[in-house]
Amino acid sequence: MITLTKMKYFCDVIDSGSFTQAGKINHVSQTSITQQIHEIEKELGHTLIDRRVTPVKANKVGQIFYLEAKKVLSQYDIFENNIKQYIDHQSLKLTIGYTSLTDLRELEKNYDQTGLSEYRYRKSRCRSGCRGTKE
Amino acid sequence: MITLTKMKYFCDVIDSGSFTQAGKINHVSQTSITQQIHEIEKELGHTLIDRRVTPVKANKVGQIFYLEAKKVLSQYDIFENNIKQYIDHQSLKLTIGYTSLTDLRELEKNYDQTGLSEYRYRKSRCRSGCRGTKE
DNA sequence: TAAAAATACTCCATAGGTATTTTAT
DNA sequence: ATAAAATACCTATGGAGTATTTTTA
Repeated sequence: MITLTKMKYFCDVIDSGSFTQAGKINHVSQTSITQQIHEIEKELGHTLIDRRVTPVKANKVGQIFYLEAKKVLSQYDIFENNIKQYIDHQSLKLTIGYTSLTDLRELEKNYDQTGLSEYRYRKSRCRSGCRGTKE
Repeated sequence: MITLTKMKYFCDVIDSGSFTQAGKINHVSQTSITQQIHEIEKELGHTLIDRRVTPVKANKVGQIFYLEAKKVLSQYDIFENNIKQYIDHQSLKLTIGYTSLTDLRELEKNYDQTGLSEYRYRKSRCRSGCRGTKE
């Protein structure tokens, strides 16, 4: 499978013009970069990089790969940022403004359907042998 | 890492309302789906699914996750389709219209920078011990 | 009580590492 | 000659499986 990691490696090779450099950027060895790029090329049945030139350069197919991969990676960044931001926002709502369990239950009535309140509710309903799987 | 596979599993759980069903859709076991969703929730430090209801349902954070993940997956589909289409197109250009090696060399002059022509050129330059790694 | 989800393991494929060789400037 | 890429080989981790045990409608 062409994973996000492989796409990232490929783009970094093209951006830096070097397998070695792409390794440094991603804190992995040159070997790992080489292997993953070869995996992609094997899977596609087509080369993506012209290794005869320095710095190395994307061939025609590689250029399409690069442009499309960048779009996926950029969409993934948006995904990550939105989730993390939303989770922080949720935590904020639930960690401020209450001082007792009674207050917490009042809050939960207002902010129901959030992950945390839901979990706490579930926990309180637990029969014997409940081992609190999450958090 | 929240991989494309995990995102796909999550979206299928929400779409189908069931871990078991999501397993069937992806030709993996219910166990695998459960594990991967738990991995995501562990990584985010937040639940995504309300398992008390049937069919299971995304909570607030899960809804954001779902919407953003769908966008990433859709961009990935575009990526895959474009690459494959372009590669087919490239192969077509190189497999029709020539009948001899001389003809092929003429073609390569016109269509240089494509992965295939580049590789063949490289191969022909190879000294002793060339072991034709690709194709 | 029947169907779905969770858990406890085991297994294996793949990403990554080290050491080394080959290639190219 | 030196730096980069490729190769050979080894390791570890994460994704997947089977069997089983909770859950919940």
